[in-house]
Amino acid sequence: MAATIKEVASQAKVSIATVSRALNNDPRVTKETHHKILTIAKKLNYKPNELARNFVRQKSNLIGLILPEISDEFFTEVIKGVDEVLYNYGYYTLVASSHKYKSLRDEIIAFTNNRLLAGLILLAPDLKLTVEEVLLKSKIPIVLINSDPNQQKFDRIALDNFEGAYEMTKYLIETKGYNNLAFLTGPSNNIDAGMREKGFVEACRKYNTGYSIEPGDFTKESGFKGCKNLLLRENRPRAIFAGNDMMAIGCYDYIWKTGMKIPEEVAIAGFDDIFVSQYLSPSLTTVRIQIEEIGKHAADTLIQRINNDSDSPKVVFKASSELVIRESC
Amino acid sequence: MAATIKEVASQAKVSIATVSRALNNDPRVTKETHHKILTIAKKLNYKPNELARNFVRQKSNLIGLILPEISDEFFTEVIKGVDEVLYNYGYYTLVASSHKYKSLRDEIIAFTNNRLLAGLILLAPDLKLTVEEVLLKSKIPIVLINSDPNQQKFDRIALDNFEGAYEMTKYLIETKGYNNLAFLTGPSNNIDAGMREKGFVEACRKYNTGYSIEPGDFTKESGFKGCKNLLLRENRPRAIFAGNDMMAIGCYDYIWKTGMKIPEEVAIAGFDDIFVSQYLSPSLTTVRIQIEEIGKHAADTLIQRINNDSDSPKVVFKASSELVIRESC
DNA sequence: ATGTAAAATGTAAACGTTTACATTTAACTA
DNA sequence: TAGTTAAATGTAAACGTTTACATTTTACAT
Repeated sequence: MAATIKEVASQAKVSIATVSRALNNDPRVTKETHHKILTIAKKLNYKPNELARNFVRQKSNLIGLILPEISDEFFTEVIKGVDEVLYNYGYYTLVASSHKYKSLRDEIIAFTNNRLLAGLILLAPDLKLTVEEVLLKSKIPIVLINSDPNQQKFDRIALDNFEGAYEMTKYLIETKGYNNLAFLTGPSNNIDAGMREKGFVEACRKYNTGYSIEPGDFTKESGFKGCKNLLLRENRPRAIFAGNDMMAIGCYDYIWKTGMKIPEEVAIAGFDDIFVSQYLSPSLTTVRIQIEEIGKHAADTLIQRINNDSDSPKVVFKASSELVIRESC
Repeated sequence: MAATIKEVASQAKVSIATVSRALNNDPRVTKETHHKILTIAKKLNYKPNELARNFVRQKSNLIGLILPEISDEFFTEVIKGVDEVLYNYGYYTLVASSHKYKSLRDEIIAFTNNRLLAGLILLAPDLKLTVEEVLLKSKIPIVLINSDPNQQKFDRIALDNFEGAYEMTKYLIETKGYNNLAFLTGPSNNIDAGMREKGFVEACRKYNTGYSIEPGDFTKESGFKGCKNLLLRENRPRAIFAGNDMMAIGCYDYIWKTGMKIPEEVAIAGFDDIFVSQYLSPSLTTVRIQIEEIGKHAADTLIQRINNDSDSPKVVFKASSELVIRESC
């Protein structure tokens, strides 16, 4: 079967220890020996058995990346950013969407205890206490993306949801002169959603503007329904700020159906700047976040933790947000 | 540190062999022993060391998934499908985009030789011979997505590019009555692109319709440029069939700029049915493929190969395509 | 040449499981 | 009750590396 270190050693007429050293670039082996070993290894098409390596080193070169679901554009960007950085550090990325048949809690328990992974990146917009308790017991470093802003116990990479929502709301009120605003929220336990709502509310208060809140769950359908509810009220809002672009699209769908005009009759704003947003008619005014940066930062932070296991203070990184002004407001 | 099988054994007053058997549900251990061991394992929060397991079994529970790039909507769906199936079989998905600093060939060599993976799914729309040669030497099962249709040496899961393009072209000619068509191709070595072009050409010939081919590379920008070239000709096409939706969007961009009308002056068709397509104005007529199915099939096929190592004939699965008729034609 | 220190290489244990084979225990049979 | 067989458990080797420690070789000073 596959060549092992033994065969390389025997052909090179050295011990396996020397082969091991040569392959790991230990400065103690002479140039000639090193060269001879590499030549023979190549000839035999020998590649170290990573399974054995990871095992004996008691440390794997695998990083887990748990995502709530992996269909979303957002998550794709995260995967890409994470993978790119990790790969350059010699680690592989193991992705897992939260699987139907297993709770997130169980999945985390498995991942943090089975020694398969050197670290874990967890994208958890709705981190629950039962999960947190499990994370605290973890034997491997963990970096959180997007969890509770009050969370001090873990390294955390976050979107600047509050700031983004605040700025957008300010824009709607101050620059565009809308009063009577409405906000479509995300799922009630989703922390991104909560922070966005907070930013919205705070700006409305600051600028003394009337507002209302309509529940949603980040899906297109809930955007449709929420928009309908809002526009059927007697005191209908002049502008609807959807908690994410997908719900904004749901708003478009409903508004198109009624024949109303965006932004003349209702203005719509979103959050995320997904690809489709620039191609809607009218194009959607929204908040953009550098998502790939988040993935990269998460990976970088995790590698730091893995390498210097130090209990240095937990890191918090906030990806800044940026208003993307288009035609829908 | 973490509990090992030894501690469980000593607390349960049995040998580690019995513990191992109990954990693997070997029918030879009595109910009582089994129960006792599981109880103690739970108490100690013992989880088998997967690295040791994989090592001693000489077989990992990791499947590699190599993607040309992972930002695309297409690839996301593939990942999702693959992950879902693999997880239910007890395998984890290790994703790797083709990394800047390493050639695909080297990456495959590493993955197929380092014993880290039990199998490999390779999405390679432009498989080269140098890569094929490496794959043939692989020590682990490999399933290809989307490679050369003449490829008989590997299990292969493919899109029905030819059929989809043929049907779309037929629709443009027969149903819509367009003559003078143009096709925007994908990258020259991309097999999907090649098959789509073939389907287009064959339908044009079959129905005796004039056509031209304009080069492209699947990017929005190349769609813009290709569209411009086509529309600036004296004999400009009545309909442009873009090799993928992204290039169709590029066409829209150019046409919008010129103020021409879709579909009254030029009709546009795409391929892929990415999310944005339904929201373009006018909405894009395109070809839809069940991408998630492809991922699932690839995973299923790979697991079959891993479990019954048989040299049964290579499998070819073709995901069927479906015309999505909207407003752009 | 001889001694000494440094450099290079070798030896063997260890990592935590699984599993072939050996042994003990339990369950019948006559 | 002893003998036989099947069931349950135990013993120890193996998997392919890395690495602490031991040994050999080399280089250099005397």
